[in-house]
Amino acid sequence: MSERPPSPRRNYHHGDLRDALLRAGEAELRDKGVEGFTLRGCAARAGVSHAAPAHHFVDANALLTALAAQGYRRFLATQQRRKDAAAPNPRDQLIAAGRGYIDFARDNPEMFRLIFASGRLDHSNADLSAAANDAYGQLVADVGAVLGYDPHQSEDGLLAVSAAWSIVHGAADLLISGRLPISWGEPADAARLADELVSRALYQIPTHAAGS
Amino acid sequence: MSERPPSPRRNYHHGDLRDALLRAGEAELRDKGVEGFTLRGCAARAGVSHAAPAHHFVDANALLTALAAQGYRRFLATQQRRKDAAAPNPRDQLIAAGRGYIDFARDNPEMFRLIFASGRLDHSNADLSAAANDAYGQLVADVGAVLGYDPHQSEDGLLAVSAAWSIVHGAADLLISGRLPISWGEPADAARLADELVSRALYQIPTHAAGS
DNA sequence: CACTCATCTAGACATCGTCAAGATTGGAAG
DNA sequence: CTTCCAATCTTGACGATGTCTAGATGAGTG
Repeated sequence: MSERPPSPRRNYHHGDLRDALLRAGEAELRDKGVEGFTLRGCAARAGVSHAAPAHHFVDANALLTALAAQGYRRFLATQQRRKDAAAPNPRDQLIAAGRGYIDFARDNPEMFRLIFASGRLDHSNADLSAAANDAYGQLVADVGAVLGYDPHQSEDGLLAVSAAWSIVHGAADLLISGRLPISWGEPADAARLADELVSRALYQIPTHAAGS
Repeated sequence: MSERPPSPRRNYHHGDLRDALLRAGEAELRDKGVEGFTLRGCAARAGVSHAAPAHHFVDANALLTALAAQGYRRFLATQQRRKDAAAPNPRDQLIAAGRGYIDFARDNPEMFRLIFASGRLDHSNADLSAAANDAYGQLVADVGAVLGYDPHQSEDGLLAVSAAWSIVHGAADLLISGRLPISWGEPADAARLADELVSRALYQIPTHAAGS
């Protein structure tokens, strides 16, 4: 709907190729997966020649890295939307973040795999690492709010952060590969699952007050 | 040490090419990673022409699948070794399995990524799915021993299995990508980490009686 | 001993990422 | 407005990769 049709462009110069390549790359990723992703395919989707992307991304990996940074920000936005819709207490906020984490993995499995399981990303890239640091900062803040202290101040705090992240990330990763013996397709499933998992990570009793 | 040197073979027929390709594939995976893995590279390591593997594996993905099945079995063996060395009570057995899980990820990160995060495996392959089912069966049995009942009989049981698997798997996955803010290089680290994570997944107090 | 056929080689093809050279044109400089 | 530079894009090429085909080899069977 927003993609430039394959019909030949009017202008020799595209005018907005960098953004068009990012959009094309998203579609390519969604359709072909991380392993089937092709730079030439992205160029074709954007309606330009196979060598055009080189003027905007040094590498195929650079395009993937830019896509991952953009995806990471949408990942954060998904979590934030869940937090905005949740009760403002620290506990429900952390659970909402976990729910957004799982939501994003379910709705964007290939992007999730690109971000967390691809060996092709340039992790020294400023854009990508900034998004990653943002996400980690959010996690630490959310866990710290529940604990009542800065998690980085103690071994227990770091363990709580690690446990919370690990259990939600592990569930998301195993769920998108169909390995867990539980349902998660319905919106309420993700909510209850996040509640249960985060609760366990923090040694607390789940609230089970999940809504849509 | 066990690889056939690149010096030309005596015989036109290799005699043991299938196994040699599996060994070569392991080395290729370890050296180049999942993304850098190449069928021609495996053939070269085994000292045969680039088209020779086709007679033993229909695909490059088929070789990767066979490698994953083999790796899965070694993964299970690593866990079993830890369990054999642990106290025979259900709790310590489950923790030992978690420790083996993390050990394997640390010592074989690319194989771990191939098994759990590659889109190139043929999951309908009998060998691979048998190994995967074995691993899952072990997990269910270990968790069931701790709970005192068959996890598949109740929603809580399935949640306990999912939580235990998720937290250990998530930790392993995040650790090999250097994302968790905790140390895990020393053998004792993995032991204590597994104890802490499994305990949280099961709402129990860690024993912290970890030895090497 | 002869022969069969699984095994392996050599060559070719399409596709991929990347590089080099040239065409186009937007936009700054005069 | 005109000139011209430099960014943008195209075309063509190269090496590498997975896979296919045809043919060479030889181990093991009858």
